Amino acid sequence: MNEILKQHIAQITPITDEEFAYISSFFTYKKLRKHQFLVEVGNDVNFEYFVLGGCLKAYHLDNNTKEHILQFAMQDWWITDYQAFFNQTKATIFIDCIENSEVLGINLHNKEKLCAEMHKMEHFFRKKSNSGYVALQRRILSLLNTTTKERYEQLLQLYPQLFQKVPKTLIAAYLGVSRETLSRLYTPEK
Amino acid sequence: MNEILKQHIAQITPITDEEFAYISSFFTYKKLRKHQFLVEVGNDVNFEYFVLGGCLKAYHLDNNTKEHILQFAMQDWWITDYQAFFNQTKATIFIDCIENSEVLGINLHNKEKLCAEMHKMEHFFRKKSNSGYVALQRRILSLLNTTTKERYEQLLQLYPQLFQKVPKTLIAAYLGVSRETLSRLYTPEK
DNA sequence: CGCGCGATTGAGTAATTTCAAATCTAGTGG
DNA sequence: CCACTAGATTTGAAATTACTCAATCGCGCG
Repeated sequence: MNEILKQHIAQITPITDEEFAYISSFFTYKKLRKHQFLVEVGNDVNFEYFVLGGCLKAYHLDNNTKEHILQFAMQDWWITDYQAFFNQTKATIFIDCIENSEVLGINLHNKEKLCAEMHKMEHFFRKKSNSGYVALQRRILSLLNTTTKERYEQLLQLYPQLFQKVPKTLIAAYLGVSRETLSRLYTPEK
Repeated sequence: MNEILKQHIAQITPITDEEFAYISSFFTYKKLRKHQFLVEVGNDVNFEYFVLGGCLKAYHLDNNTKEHILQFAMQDWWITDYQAFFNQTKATIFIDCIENSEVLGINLHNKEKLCAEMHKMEHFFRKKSNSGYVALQRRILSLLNTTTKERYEQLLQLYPQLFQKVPKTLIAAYLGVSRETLSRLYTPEK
């Protein structure tokens, strides 16, 4: 059932079926259609989501026109407006579905309760947060010191599945260039 | 003595003097002179550091010439090559002192031991990691959707102390532009 | 068959980089 | 107190790169 989440947690810390049943009770299942929103600017952000399947994007809109992608999320990824979720403030980004998707949501109160009651879940979330931190540092460095072309190739190598699901326009919005510039990259030479 | 660290932890979770004495025993004090290295590319990264005073920078070198700054660190900040520290791999960045500095180091084994033995320390480090994650997300968005000038002003507003300690060249290397371009920004002609 | 979305191409414009040189500033020793 | 020096900042000008705007192309789907 929620075997995906169980395996995901088990990669970091072993848990029994009883423990997982309990953990599981803190999550709410949601099924979403393509283009459906999970988070919208200005709203409360009550949940952090674990992705069971599909594909989503978290992005910021410049003057309601230009889209900049903060993150994608596929199976086994976590996603929300973290700033708003942790601080219980209004969302500053949108999150919507690139494909039909299924997620498990946990609200902040339940997450804290789970962490307080089960040391191993606090451990689990610390580890996840640490990995996420490292990944974001790598992305920042790549924004600073690599060309768009290198970043494109690294992304392709790291998440080949993403390129099946996501149009190039969105890849460009993630890499930080216009779609036209990205398009010109892989037919470079004269 | 290590009152700075104690206050820092206490902002997230209350601790007794006895507890802090124990926590404290896991850390090693280091005093460093300006320009001294804490982490060097290719070396092992045995410690994560809490900054008691001074100022440091973590940066990557392009072809041994161009410097890109991943983070600064002042009092109350944590710094290391996290990718190398968590995964126990070789450093890919340098960290050195912009000023004479004092830090407290903790190695990975001790950090894990502390987290395993004291749930509240696991909680503390999870919270810190979460805040760090949010801060990095904000920085990524600002790299994607704001101009250099806006980023400069945001940084100035957020960490005015930094501008007392750090030459503009390094600010430019943090913001992701050349020092010349940064210099031209605050005399924005006509 | 035609619509619509995504991708590509072209041309002109704007912004940033690079390299070089000039200026400015703070600290040092005489 | 002054001259000197190293580091930091600024300025200029050319070259590069990316952007914008517009038009076109390609393809899957109803």
